[in-house]
Amino acid sequence: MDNFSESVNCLKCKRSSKCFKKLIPSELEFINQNKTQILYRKGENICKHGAFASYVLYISDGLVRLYLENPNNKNINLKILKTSEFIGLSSIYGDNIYNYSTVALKDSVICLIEKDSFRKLLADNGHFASEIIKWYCENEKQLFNKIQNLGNKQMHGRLADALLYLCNQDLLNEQIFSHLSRKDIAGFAGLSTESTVRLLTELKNENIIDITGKEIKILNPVLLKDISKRG
Amino acid sequence: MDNFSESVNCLKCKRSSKCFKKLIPSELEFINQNKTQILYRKGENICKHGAFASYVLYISDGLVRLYLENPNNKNINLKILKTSEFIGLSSIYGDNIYNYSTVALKDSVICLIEKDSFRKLLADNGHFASEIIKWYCENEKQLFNKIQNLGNKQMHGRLADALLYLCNQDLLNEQIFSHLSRKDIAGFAGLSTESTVRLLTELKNENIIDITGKEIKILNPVLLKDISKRG
DNA sequence: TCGGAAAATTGAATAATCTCAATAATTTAA
DNA sequence: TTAAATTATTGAGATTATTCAATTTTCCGA
Repeated sequence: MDNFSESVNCLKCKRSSKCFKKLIPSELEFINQNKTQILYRKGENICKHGAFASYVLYISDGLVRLYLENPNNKNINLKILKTSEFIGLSSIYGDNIYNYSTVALKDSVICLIEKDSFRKLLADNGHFASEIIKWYCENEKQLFNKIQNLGNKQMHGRLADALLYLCNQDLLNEQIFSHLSRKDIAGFAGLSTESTVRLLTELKNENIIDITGKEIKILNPVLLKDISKRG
Repeated sequence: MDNFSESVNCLKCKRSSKCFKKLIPSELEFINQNKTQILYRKGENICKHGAFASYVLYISDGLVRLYLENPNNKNINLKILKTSEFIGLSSIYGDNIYNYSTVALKDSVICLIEKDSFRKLLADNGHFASEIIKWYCENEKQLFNKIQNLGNKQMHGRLADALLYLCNQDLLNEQIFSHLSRKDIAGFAGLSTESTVRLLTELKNENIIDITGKEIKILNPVLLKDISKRG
């Protein structure tokens, strides 16, 4: 990872998250004084599960995969993070350790914000804190959904969920599949790579999805959602 | 559920969570004005996944099981909540819907706090909001841990995790197993009831646990943790 | 205390999913 | 551009876990 030469001033940042809009100029300047920008190259780990977490990370510009590591190299992918999203928020309090790993799917500029500074802003500014809590509300919902999938559904439903997630509106402009291997998709579905490949072929043969090289498109979202629902 | 006649004044409440200590008296009085207390009997649902969430719930005195529902009556249990814990915090923002179901394991007194009031306190008092964020940090860690278990481990590891959780320090005084069926334990491990029973017998025969009626005790925590770790 | 209902247990058969191995396709680096 | 390395695909066999059925035990209300 390199230092990123043209570090942007937080007060002028065009990619600031909604929560930063709740800060008054002096608070933004405070963050600006207590952050660093770093460029991570495609494939580099931005944080590792279990590592000491000194900073809250913020994706100034990039695309990141968030996952849980597994001893036998069979990772579980949780989500794709885009520009203007946080990484490792939960290290501000508690164990001071990252709860998951993240890797850059393409070259990504990451802001490292001092944890102490972040904490101070939360305590000083309830509106800022409220926005962070909003984020946690949505986050919790996603995690419960993931638990529901892994715990209750079998292969077909799990893969359907993964595809619906990866093809959703939010990621539409990211050409997400060009950055993902079959193993990555398997990680999102919580399946082995081989099972994933087999099921993808099935779905293709049933004209539920279309596969062109790495690109996957959903042809029949109604049916796919039905598969997801039935598990 | 009944109305609970002796509704406690929040300013005098002996069971207030750490976060309430951050409120000034007028804020506590504000909560007091905007809450109701209800008694839920053992076995009654306190909230249901998908139901409209008008309140943030707080366990004034009780014991609660939090779970995700499954169409084929095979629920996933997430955690046991005790006195002084929140239920449904994440409904304050977002979908206005509970992300999970909860059921009283024994008669429980629950405070229903108006969501709008709660939101107001968060925005007004950053220290209060910070305590809530602290809670979310810990919560997220637990959820990631659950995902790790369901996604990466097989039967033995999953049951070991469930037992370690149910026997942990925090629940030691709750006689937790007297409130749980084999099906409930299976729900914590994410297994079928039959598999759970079989494995419990195995663990007992290997002297790793002791089973006396409903009560389960861990005899060899080192070995059980090892089983958990190896998955 | 008795009788029925619910919960726990056990075994056998079945289903789901993974692993391993072999091959094909694609990408990368020299 | 070519060769090597990585990734994707396919099949067969093995493993893991569930389901179903039968039986035993426990619990609860009359």
